Amino acid sequence: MVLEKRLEYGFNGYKVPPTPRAARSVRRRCLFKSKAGNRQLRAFDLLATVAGKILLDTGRSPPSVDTSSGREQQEVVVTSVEKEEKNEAEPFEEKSSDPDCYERNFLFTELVSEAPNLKICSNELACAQNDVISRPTSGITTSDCSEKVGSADQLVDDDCKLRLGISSPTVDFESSDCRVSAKCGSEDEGRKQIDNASANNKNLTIRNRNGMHSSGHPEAWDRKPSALISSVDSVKFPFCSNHTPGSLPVIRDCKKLVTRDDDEKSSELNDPSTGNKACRPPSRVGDHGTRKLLASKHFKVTLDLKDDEHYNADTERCNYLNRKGNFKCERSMRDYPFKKRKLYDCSSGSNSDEGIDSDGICVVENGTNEGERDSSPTPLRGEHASFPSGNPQVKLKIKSFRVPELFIDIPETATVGCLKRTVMKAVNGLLGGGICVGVLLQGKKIRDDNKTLLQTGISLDNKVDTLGFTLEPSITQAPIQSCPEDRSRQFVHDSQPRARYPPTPSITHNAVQQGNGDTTPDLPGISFKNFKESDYDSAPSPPDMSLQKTATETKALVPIPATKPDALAVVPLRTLKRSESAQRRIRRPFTVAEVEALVQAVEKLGTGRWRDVKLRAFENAKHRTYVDLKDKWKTLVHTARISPQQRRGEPVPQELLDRVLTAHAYWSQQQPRQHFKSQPNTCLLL
DNA sequence: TTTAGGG
DNA sequence: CCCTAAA
Repeated sequence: MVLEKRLEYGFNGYKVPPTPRAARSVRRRCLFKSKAGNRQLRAFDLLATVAGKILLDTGRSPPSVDTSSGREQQEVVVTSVEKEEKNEAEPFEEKSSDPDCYERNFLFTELVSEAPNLKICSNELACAQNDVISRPTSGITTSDCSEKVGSADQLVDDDCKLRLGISSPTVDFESSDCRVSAKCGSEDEGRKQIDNASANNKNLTIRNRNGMHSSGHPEAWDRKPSALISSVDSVKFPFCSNHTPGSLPVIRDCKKLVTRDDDEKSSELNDPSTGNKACRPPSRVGDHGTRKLLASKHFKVTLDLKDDEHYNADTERCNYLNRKGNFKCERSMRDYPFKKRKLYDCSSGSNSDEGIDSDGICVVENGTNEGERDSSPTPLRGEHASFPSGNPQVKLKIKSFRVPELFIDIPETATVGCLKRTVMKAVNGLLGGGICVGVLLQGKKIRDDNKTLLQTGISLDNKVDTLGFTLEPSITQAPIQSCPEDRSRQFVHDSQPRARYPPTPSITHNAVQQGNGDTTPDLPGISFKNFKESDYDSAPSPPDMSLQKTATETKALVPIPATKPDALAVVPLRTLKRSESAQRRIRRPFTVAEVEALVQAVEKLGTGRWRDVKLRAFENAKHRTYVDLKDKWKTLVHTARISPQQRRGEPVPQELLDRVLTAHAYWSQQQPRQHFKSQPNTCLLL
């Protein structure tokens, strides 16, 4: 049985008043505040907020509310976990030997508008090697960010988006009745396993039963409990792995958590090969033979990605099997191709009713995390005006975020405790630890960790839909919270690296343009390749638009209803999907100059070679795809044919339109013969 | 991935 | 601009 689930990490769960823990946390915060500066405090708050809810939902189940009190929940969970850990031969120690296995990359999309913050942003970010800062492209149509790596200066100039990446450690643990380990094998191995990984679990089971790999461990056949986790996607976290607490980026306005919009050049961030190497280590694949899966329930926990996009070729999946159980880790480095790049609206006007499901990161200014939640449902509004220019302090509050996918295969006979641990492990792998997982079924907390999934009914198909998980602060989190510094370092350790996130001063768009490789130096050609990409890649920010736009987007980005944490927890999958729908790219009317460049390129290259046209004239205008150019040509032809009165938008010089018609006519006629005379330099016109 | 077209 | 069938 494969269950697809979505986990929504709600970070509202840090309810303060009732629980002793919360009280302690507040005290710790005050203590910390007295010791550290406000900057550090922000980090503290950020970490402290990591205590929300995580729920599974299929989209059909209505929001289930945990009926038990917060205090009860926490205590129960904590104690149960403690108990479990005592019983475990090997507690859940993370062996971050393989930091890459779970990848986390959270993104902030951000519009920073006020000068006082800029400096701080840049300074802070300069320390964060993992950061990728992109240009002020529209918050919605994030275009290629990857090329601009770690250039703080750019941020100063036109900061807009921050990308903070972090990687989490490998999960590798075992317990008495459930053993899990996650590693990534070599690329080859990973690829080899793709079939299995992508196939349904049934196949996997069958394969295992056939014992293809089990010769070495026949006894494994009798192992009952087996846990299998598969697939952990890349997630984007708003943390950077090696920044100091004080270096938390100052985020203004509302942040939208966006998926990585990787594109052609994102290798700095997410180079598959690099990643593979990073997780290549001691591969156990094959070493331990295969276990058979006995009556396993396969929980595919989808901590989703907001995109429906499927894994692409860069997906890496690894299967791991170890002695006591079956564990499979599929890791996927997800790339979001330029064309498919999609951002997710937290709750735009059109779907503001879905605000809950959105990934929201809000900025809370001049207020404590604890107190602010209820009072500021939409902290974003009016922030511009109210922001004290002299005080750069900004507090972050993460309302919620989504995490890619977790596939959990677990036997029916596994206990709830095992399920918790499995999920917890995976989640902690993503979040860096310190989180306990509770299990909710139909809104009710399952407290008995010793029951099996079968006994609790979790394994029943109809029940599993109401299965949920809560994320709760782990007691082990305490030292972390009181010691942000250490925590920060831990992040550095857990997450990885510099190898993968080299402080590449590399490509910035200010880089000198390379020779265009175009061997046919034509007329004083108009080529947009010689324009700084920023000119075109950035959001069209006409003076009259920018502010308004910012406001609009800001509004669209966040407003997460001030819902009670419990209610917030469950998010219908359907809603998620809808809100995940692609964001339409922002409209960027062609300028006359662009039109001219296009016309000239087409005159030379002809229609039907849009890629070449793109390369020739718009190489550095990332936002103009060859499809765009083709479309533009199409409209140009149309425009040229209609009467001037019917034309709209910025008027295109008639001269250009004439050339359009001429070129179009020429190349239309030329097409048939093109085969024969594909003379390179045919500037047949003119 | 590109091209070609419809929406 | 988006989406996609085809190549």
